[in-house]
Amino acid sequence: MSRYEPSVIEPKWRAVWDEAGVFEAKANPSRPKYYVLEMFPYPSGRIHMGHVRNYTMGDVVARTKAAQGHAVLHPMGWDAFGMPAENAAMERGGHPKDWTYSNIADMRDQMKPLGLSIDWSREFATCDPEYSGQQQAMFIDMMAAGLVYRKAAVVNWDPVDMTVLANEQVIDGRGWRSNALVERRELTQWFFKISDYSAELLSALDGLTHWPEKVRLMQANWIGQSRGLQFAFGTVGAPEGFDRLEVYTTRPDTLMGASFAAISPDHPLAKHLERHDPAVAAFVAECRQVGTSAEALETAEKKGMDTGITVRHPFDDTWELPVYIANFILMDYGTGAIFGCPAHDDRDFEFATKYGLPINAVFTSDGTDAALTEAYVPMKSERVQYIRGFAGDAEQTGEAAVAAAIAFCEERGIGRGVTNYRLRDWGVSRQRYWGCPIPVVHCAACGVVAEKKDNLPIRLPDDVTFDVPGNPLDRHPTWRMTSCPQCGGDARRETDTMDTFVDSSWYYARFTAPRAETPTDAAEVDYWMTVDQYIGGVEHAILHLLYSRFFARAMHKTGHLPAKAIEPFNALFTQGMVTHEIYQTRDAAGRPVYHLPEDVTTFTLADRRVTVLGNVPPPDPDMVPDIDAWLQGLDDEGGLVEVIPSAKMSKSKKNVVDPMNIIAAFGADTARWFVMSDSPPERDVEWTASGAEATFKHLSRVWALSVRIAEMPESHQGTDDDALARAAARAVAEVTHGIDSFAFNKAIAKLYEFTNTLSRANGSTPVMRATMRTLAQLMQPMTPHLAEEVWQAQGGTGLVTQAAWPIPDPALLVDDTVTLPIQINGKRRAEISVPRDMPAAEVEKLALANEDVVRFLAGQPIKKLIVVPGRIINVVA
RNA sequence: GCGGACAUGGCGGAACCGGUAGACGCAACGGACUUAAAAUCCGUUUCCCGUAAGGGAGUGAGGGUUCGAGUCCCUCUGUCCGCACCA
Repeated sequence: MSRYEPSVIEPKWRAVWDEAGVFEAKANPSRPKYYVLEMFPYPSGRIHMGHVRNYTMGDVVARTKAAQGHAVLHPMGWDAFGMPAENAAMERGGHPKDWTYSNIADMRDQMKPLGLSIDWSREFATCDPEYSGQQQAMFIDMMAAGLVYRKAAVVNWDPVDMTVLANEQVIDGRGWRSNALVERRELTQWFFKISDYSAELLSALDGLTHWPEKVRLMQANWIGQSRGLQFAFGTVGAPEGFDRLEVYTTRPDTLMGASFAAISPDHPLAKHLERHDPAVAAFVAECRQVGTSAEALETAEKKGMDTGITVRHPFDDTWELPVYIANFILMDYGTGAIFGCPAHDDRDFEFATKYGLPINAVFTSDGTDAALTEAYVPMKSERVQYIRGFAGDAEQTGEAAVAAAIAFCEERGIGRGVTNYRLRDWGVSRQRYWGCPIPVVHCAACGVVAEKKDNLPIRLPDDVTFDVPGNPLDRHPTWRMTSCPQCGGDARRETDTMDTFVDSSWYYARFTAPRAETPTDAAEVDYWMTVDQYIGGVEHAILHLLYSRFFARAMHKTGHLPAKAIEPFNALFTQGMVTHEIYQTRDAAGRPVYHLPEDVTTFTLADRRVTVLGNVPPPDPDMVPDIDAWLQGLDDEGGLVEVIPSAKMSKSKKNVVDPMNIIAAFGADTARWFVMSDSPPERDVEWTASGAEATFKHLSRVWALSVRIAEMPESHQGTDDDALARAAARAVAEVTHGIDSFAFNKAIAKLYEFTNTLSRANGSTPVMRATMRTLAQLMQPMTPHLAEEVWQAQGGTGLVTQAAWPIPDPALLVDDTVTLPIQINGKRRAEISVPRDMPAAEVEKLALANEDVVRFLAGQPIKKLIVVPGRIINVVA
């Protein structure tokens, strides 16, 4: 065979790998283990370029670690529960289960041609009863451990999906999936006590040194720790049982500037007043109507209602402050009540201005007390002059003043220092069918009772319909009917299912023993966990990664994970997207019209890149004397296409490239190489047709080079054997370093260089073949099929996939002579070649004798001479 | 508003601890082969002046530290991302 034909060689080698079972993960105590995991896909039915990039990245790591002697676990599964399956059932009929499993089969078929080193024997889907049953068992254990509870709560209700959303799933006041404006409803829900771990999840971030700083920061902000003072006001004129009002503040140093107190419309006191006062009821109802979207919040006016109740200032019994119900106070942060200091808080200032409340500065920048036109909110570390301070120095930072104020109040029994978190408990109830049933039963006699583990898995009923909105489980005639696991009497099943983020919070642990009869197998999790390298999109920086960190801790508490696995992902890498240009024209009304890449032509005209509709040949420059006019004419006719670069692939914009088409045209190795080259993996990479072709051409050149070397006469003696040995050693060192440091683009650049060197070299036949084998080994993680082919052609033993990773001879990595640039006054003027270990004194002599140096110095005296051995010489004149 | 990241040729990007800026790839241009084109191969390609030898400028802008700054420090501008009535 003389041509590079991926469609022939790729299936061949995949069959060989399968036959030999080379990717089966086997625990081996004599080797270090390595667990590589890419975030598992949702089975939408089609793989996209983002998947190709994600899984290729993981595969490069997995293949390299395997070659370096690790026992590697590299599994794949499916995040298979969720709304789209139900939506499909609603839109097209059919059953979510059939839709999901047929999508899984399709996607598996699309993934296999990529030649990923995945242990498919461990595959599972989260909707498999064998998986969800184990999840239910853990839910029961977590209930017993006090990590799960039920409470009535104001929740985010998605009116389109007809379900509850977690706070993390509300983006700008809209459902993360439906994009519908979220409403506030009070429902009884199941919660995980993630807030028990707020401090721990925050402090442990420091130990995640192999996570991107950005992700750790996002999680820290999300957990939202703050230190402040919690204290109680004594009330005057409040109803019985409300003689004290607890408030929380992060700025106790501003207590002397207090001018009012305010409570949330959801505060118990507000609720009490609501029942007895129609005016309050009307106001509170109005507050609840306001949406939670960012726009609504930004434009919403600060509104309050004076309750007529007052509170006594903690430092002065005679100083009374009015108590308002205010629409901007959140019930679920702090105590749901605040004191207002208009001088040093923007919201309080707006509120005080509106209701004519006093504005008294506690501190100013210069110590003079002038009327404020806006709230003065300095940075915490900024030094200010306290004019109504009560603790510590007159001049200090806000930070120090807060600490002093907390200490001052604690000494006098006014309150206590409290650490507060923004993170709230994780509501997991979903009023949906296609999710993991919550294994709980409602019994008239016993109340809410966990199922017996013997009854697991609780399976979803198959006979359900999706013709009306709402939860089909609620409508099912018999599914809910069951008996109480405690008293045996008639009982009703819980019809809520779990948030699908629960499914993805422990799948990594299940992969270590996917067929175990218990959620995890102690020996297997102990051997394989933690995940050494996790790879996925940055969009999961908060939700999935925070839930998983919590869940691992909860699994440890319930005995399903060892202590060493409470941080499930040792290293995290967040990869960028695969983007593509959008080709757009406008219709008569000026609305954008999108075009498929194959429907446009791009050429260069007078140094300009021009894209036009249709399969147009580039115009002859001689025939188009006035290019501007020609382009204008084209534009008027609507033939000129506007190009939007680096856009996220989306069907509606018609800029999606289907990996299957690329594999059919160029092979999987080309797709794999392309997505790993050019851009650093954490950044977006733009898919271009020319880039894909160029990649294919390069791989074809490697193929042709291999054929040429294989056909060299055995006896050929070359002159470049030493140089080749050095080039190979350097390539091994640099490619290895590139892969180990996740700089795949640099590794690939080195492979280009190495290939160019080899193709131009005249080495003896055995050396050429050995060097080509090294190239095959270094390419194997990226282009495994081609690498096998080359390896075989050059007489490699066994499979290159199983060959030990090369180790360079250190002696070959250092050159005997070095080229030193010579700078004169910081400008490069000459260079000299010297033996690597020449003493600095001799290097100086040589440098000063250099004719270019003499010419540039023109007799000037030398003030200073710097020689950095092996690096540079700088002459200061 | 708060928090963070980034800024290098026509483009994607290299440049390790401060030591030859622009590796590698794309695009473009020139040449060889060809009746021609494609493919392939060889070469040029940061910008400016110069036929050339050579010289000058140059990593978003301004300043600083240093023998030497893309890299460190300060100020500014722009772009992107996350959070957002969190008391």
